[in-house]
Amino acid sequence: MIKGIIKSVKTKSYLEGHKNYIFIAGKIYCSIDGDRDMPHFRSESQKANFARLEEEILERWARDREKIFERSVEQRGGCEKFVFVEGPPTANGLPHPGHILTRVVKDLVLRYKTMRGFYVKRKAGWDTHGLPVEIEVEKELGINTKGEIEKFGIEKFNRRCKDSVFRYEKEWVNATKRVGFWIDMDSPYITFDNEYIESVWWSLKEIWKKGLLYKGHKVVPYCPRCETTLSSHEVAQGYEDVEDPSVYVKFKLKQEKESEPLYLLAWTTTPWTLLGNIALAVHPLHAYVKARVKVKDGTKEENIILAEARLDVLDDEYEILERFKGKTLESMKYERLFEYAKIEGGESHKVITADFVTLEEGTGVVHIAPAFGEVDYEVCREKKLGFSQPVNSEGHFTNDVPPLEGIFVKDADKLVIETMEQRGVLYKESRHLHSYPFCWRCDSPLLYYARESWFIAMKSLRDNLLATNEKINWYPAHLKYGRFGNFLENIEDWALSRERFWGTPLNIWICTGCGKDYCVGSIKELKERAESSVSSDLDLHRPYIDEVVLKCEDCGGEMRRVKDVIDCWYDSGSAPFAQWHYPFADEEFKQNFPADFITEAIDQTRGWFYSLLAVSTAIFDEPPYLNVLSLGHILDEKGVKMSKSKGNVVDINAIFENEGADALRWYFFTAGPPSDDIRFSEHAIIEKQKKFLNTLWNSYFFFVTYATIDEFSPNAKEIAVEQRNAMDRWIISRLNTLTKEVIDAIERFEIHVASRKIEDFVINDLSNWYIRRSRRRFWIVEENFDKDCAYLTLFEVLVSLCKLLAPFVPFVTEYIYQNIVKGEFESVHLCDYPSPDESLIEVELEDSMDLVSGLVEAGRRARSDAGIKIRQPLKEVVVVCGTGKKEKVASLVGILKDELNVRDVKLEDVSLKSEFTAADEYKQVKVDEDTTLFLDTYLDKSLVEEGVVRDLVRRIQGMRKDLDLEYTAKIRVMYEGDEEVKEAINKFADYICEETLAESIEEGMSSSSANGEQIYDKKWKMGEKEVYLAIEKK
RNA sequence: GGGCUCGUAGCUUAGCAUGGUUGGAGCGCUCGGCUGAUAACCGAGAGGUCCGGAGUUCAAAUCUCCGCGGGCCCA
Repeated sequence: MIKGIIKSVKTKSYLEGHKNYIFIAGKIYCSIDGDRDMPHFRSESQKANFARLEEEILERWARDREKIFERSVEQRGGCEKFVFVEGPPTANGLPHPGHILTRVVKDLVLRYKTMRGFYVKRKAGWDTHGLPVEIEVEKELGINTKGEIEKFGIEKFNRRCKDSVFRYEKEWVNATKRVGFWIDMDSPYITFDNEYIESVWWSLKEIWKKGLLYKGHKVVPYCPRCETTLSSHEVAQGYEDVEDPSVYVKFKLKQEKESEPLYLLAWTTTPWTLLGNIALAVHPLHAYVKARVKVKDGTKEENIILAEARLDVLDDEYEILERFKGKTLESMKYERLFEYAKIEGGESHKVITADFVTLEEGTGVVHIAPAFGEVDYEVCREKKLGFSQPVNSEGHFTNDVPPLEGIFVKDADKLVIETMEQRGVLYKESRHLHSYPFCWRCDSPLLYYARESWFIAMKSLRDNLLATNEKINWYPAHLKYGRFGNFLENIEDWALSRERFWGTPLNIWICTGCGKDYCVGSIKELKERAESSVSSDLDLHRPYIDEVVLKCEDCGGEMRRVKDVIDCWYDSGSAPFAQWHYPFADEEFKQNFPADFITEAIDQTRGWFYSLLAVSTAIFDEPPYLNVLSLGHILDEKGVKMSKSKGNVVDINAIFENEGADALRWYFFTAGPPSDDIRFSEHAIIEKQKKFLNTLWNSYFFFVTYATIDEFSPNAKEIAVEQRNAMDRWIISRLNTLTKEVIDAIERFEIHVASRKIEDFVINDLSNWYIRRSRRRFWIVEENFDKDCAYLTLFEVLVSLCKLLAPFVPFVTEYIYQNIVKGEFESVHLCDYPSPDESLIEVELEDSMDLVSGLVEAGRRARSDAGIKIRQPLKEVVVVCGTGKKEKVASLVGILKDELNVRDVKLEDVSLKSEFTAADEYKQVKVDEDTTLFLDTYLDKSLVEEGVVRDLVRRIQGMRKDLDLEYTAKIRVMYEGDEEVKEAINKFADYICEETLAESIEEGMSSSSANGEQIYDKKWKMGEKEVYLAIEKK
């Protein structure tokens, strides 16, 4: 290819027959051979196939010699860092649209920062531990209890878990690559790696050394069938509305003097928990009453105490005997309902006061069973009351309660109620509809059940958490002190341990002799303290680690590891340091902490966003990230959350296949604020593609088409912007203004603002105004300065636009860039992000253009009102406006003239008592306060003639298009019409021929062609007239 | 049940922080126009109890309170 050769004499028709071009159906292709006259640009097809184009780009990126992603990162080596941490996904399930959203938002920000000159390392990560993984394997094995797993063998079981966590890795990697997310998946961090685990162990030891790791009891949601605790996330999945018994129970108070029985009335929906009753709670300040109740149809009277506000639970007539505050009841003893509960560690069966007692339901007297309720457990611990656990880990009553021994708790309700009925302590019984959690996999009712567990004392770090949170910017801002801040204010200790198999083993060993515990912080330490030698390639998982016995430093006894593994949220919360194997290797961590940016969906607020902050605060007392963007969820077309169970998940691969990643990305970015939920459907993406990507493509296609025909070479020309015409300077000014706005918006994570502004620019400013208005300049056949200005301007705008858009739609921008820009940079993603050139922003000019487009609208309206179409030329338009405006409009008066198809535009100053007075034929439209437009609607003969001619040209052009003729094909035209038509054609024959590439225009009908060429004829109605036209390809 | 958040035309939404002409767009619909880059575009029209109610104010889509509905998180 020879650059910069512009033929001195060249017409578009010259191209006809030119060896290097073939024309097929309006598309221009260049031949491969004959590089002497190769155009500067590769020609393009009019319709883009984005999905295929993207696949081609993916291949280009991946080529060894290109390695664009790697180079884009490496070329910023030594620059200021922008630190990102990838929230590790779990690859044991397929990626769904929500995951894709977070991936493209991450990608946008990271590409943007890279182009802005930052060094942005992007290490992928995989979250690999946890119950969901175990469940998958259990399903596979057809088992579902812990006993069965142990029988199967922990070693074999965990090996299967390890195999299964990357089951869908391929799909994840494919989707990640396909959507254009540039992240290093060749050396990801993996939470099951020994090095990762070692870092986690180190961090737990730090916490242990600070005395923040302790063993305690916690009441946890527990599935008795699966014999496991469930995470809150799992519990939330399984709430169902069910009908449970609702019983009102009379607890007989112990009184000093033997007198008439006095009862406290309590309410519960879980009668079986009464077997674990330890106390009754009342509110200290609320009013309670002693009522004389006529029970059993008034045949019997009883004294019953309950909250005054809850008196309506009494079905019988009553009389109030006394009224007092709840506090009065404090410490009163009552008789136990059942005699067989074994109670350890403190007092029991007395009345306590507590603020959590409400008067919204029940009786204002709350039954407290520390084994079966979190609040119950806490309050008993606080008040130093005893503990009773009559239920085993399978949910059956133990032999502590012989009549119920072996019965599943939920099945015991009926028996408990019957017993109470017999003893006369049941006031009333009914059914109660409420939501209750069930195990999401086996559907058993969950129990709140006290288990021994290891905790991190987060409560004692509350102030530190609030302080580290203070240093974080939250997007959206309300989360900082809202949902997240409130959560921190009420933070609870972290129940860290899980009685499971596949997870990071809890690194605590306990002496079987003296009971001392010890936390191992590294593999080295493990080896040093082990009784027998530890293989250097020891897998730190169960069951291998369970076999490592340590020697107690105090008593010399055997120390054995607790059997627990840890909550996998702690794994991912450790990512900032564990991904770099800190502190065993420390350089990377030091340079990459804290993170500048993380983003995940809103549900991670109490998930990863918290676990990161918790771990980092506990260990470093520093925030692990400085900016966090919380994203909304993906909903389906109807606004319902997408989930596998509802079957409304859009197949992401179908989108990639049909519309492509750019259309998907652009939809996500423009749909709304990133923190809002997004409604999502293939239909919506098709709309996006039509509207935005096609328009962008068309602008590019227009440029390439004519630049190719013209052999325009951007490198051969240099024209200063100030020498170009107003239209060029305007679009360049708009581009620079846009650049400023886009950067501002992205910096605030207002991705939707940035993308919508670009969309508006492309559709309205570039395509519908600049290119439409400038088309004729590109059609000039000969060498022409103005044409060069137009080419250069459009070229420059397209190049800048590609860079501006590159982080948003990386494929099509790469494709366009690689065709129109050649030379130093091979990829748009290796470029710097555009920065606005203030000297090219002409605010006045942009204002003027706004004004003119307002006048164009007004003028069109005037035409529409007068019933005169735009193709009909008119004599003049008069604009009466203020002085300032007059000058502005004057500078762009040609545009107004052209758009409104008038021969003349007159500007009159509204303040000078102008001589202009509108005659009758003027159509008047008010534009704003001080601007009015008058359109002269009088048609003289010459105007009518011109109108006819333009109508004819339009119709001939339409017929050319119908025939799908090449742009440069010559034709012969025949016509029939009335005198007026004939006269007009005769007068303007040259003009018509020039516009329609006709060699001749002759009167007469053309029934058949002499030389057998293609003939196309049609009768047209032009207003009142009938006109016959025929065209014949030469 | 609690916390946070959202609610504007059939659909997608701007405006709300800092109250102030007649609440703007796009898609879809009707009519008209333009068009050899564009299945694009331009103009006009129909379509709004700005979720409901109360309050503050000369003035509320916007501020306050109470509801209703969706979402998320927690119970």
